[in-house]
Amino acid sequence: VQPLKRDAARVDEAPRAALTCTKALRGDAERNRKRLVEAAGCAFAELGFGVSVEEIARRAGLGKGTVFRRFPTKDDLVAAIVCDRMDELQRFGDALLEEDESGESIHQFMMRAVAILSQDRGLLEAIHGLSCTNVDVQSAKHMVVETVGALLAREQRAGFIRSDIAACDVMLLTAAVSHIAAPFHAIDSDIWTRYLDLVFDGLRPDAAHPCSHAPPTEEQMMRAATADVGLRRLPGSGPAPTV
Amino acid sequence: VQPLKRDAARVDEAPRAALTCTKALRGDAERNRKRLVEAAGCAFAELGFGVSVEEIARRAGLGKGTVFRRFPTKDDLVAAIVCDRMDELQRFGDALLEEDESGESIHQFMMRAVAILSQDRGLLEAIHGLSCTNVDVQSAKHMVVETVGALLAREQRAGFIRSDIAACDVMLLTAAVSHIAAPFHAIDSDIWTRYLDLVFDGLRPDAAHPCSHAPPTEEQMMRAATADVGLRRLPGSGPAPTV
DNA sequence: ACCTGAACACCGTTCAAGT
DNA sequence: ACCTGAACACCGTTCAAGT
Repeated sequence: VQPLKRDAARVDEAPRAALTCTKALRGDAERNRKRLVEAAGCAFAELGFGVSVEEIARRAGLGKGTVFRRFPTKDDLVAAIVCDRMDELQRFGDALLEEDESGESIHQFMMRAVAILSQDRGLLEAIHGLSCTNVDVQSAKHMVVETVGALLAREQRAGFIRSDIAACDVMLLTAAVSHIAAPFHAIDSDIWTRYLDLVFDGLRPDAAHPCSHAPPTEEQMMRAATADVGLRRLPGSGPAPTV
Repeated sequence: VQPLKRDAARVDEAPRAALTCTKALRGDAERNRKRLVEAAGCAFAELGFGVSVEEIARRAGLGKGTVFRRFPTKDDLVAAIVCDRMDELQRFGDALLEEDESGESIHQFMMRAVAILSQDRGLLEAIHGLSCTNVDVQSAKHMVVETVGALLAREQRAGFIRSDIAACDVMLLTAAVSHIAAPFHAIDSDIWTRYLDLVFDGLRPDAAHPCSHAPPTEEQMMRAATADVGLRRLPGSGPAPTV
């Protein structure tokens, strides 16, 4: 629905989703779309997923009908923002993969990710929430996981991280630390460092005790991400479930 | 608003909130209230905070007006459920404090807490959400923290847990692990053991690296718990914020 | 006292009427 | 093509009318 917004270098190599309409927009429409995404990004970060579409439209100087013309559903709008931030993270990870050889790169990655997530309510809500059903978010997330996997493998070979950790563990723990830190955003915005430190101590080989459970498979991750749809029912999609 | 429902032994020792109306209800009203709380507990656990009040009322066999007569706001209803579960946890902690001397009691406590939280969507949402503004929830949470503090001190003295950990750290990390596990509820309901294992490895003295940040103070915890009110606006409380 | 359902405000979504 | 605001369904909350 929204046009691709990735760095030119990778566009043809991995066209995000076949469904995505890539048709160029008319001049004014394109400008409106930019304003909209900008306004939505700020509004979600400030106020969380709960901001009304009308408020976003007002900030962007548009009628709310226009919002729904560009993004058929509020969740699609959220997804567009989430994809942007996710791409940003992935580029950061790629850069670490090329530049940093210090054995600190997973730590660096987690720090960056938590710093972003814990200050952006909407993003965090969205990542644990149902907008993950969105195809674009899924694939953006998948690419991040791959990058993390590469960073991880390198550090495990060097003995900096315990060997029974998978890339998805890193993702899940990163989100978890962000969740701890988020409510402290305006109170003590650095507090995430404490919990990242603690969690990270558990990722080093020094004190590793064997885990009693394997990491989730890729399919389980997928199912978990799309699992909890169904409570926030789409109005107009039939009568309320009688349960 | 809702009558106290604690074990008789503690009622006078710590009356939960001065505001709470303790007047006895008429027979039928009391029975309806029980049904209501029962139905709400199940509905929240199954479907999360998003279930409509009307659905809850239907399950309880009541009109929705009655729900609001007993609990002036939906959040108050949530709070009542949360308090119940919180009390349950606290009693478990107290029991550990008396019986268990194995040096495993913090682990046991976290296991129980995560097992409960990760299977109860509503509870987890509520704990990280704004219903924590509720006075009763605050004080119930406070009592749990105290119990955890006692367990923790004992294990730190014995050298089972690193000494730079505070009771609120345990609480926050417990919620974080639950957050990881929650979406896997129907897929692999035991997966929380893995993340608790990993987090717990970071809590042992063996591999402890000093933390770069102190734990939050009690006042910060309080402010964080009540911080993010304001986005889910109460309808009827004036026009939308123009921001 | 307590119960109820109709009535109200709010918000996501649709759509007919405009450019 | 694109934009808009009125219209619709849904849900939390209130309240007048009933027992």
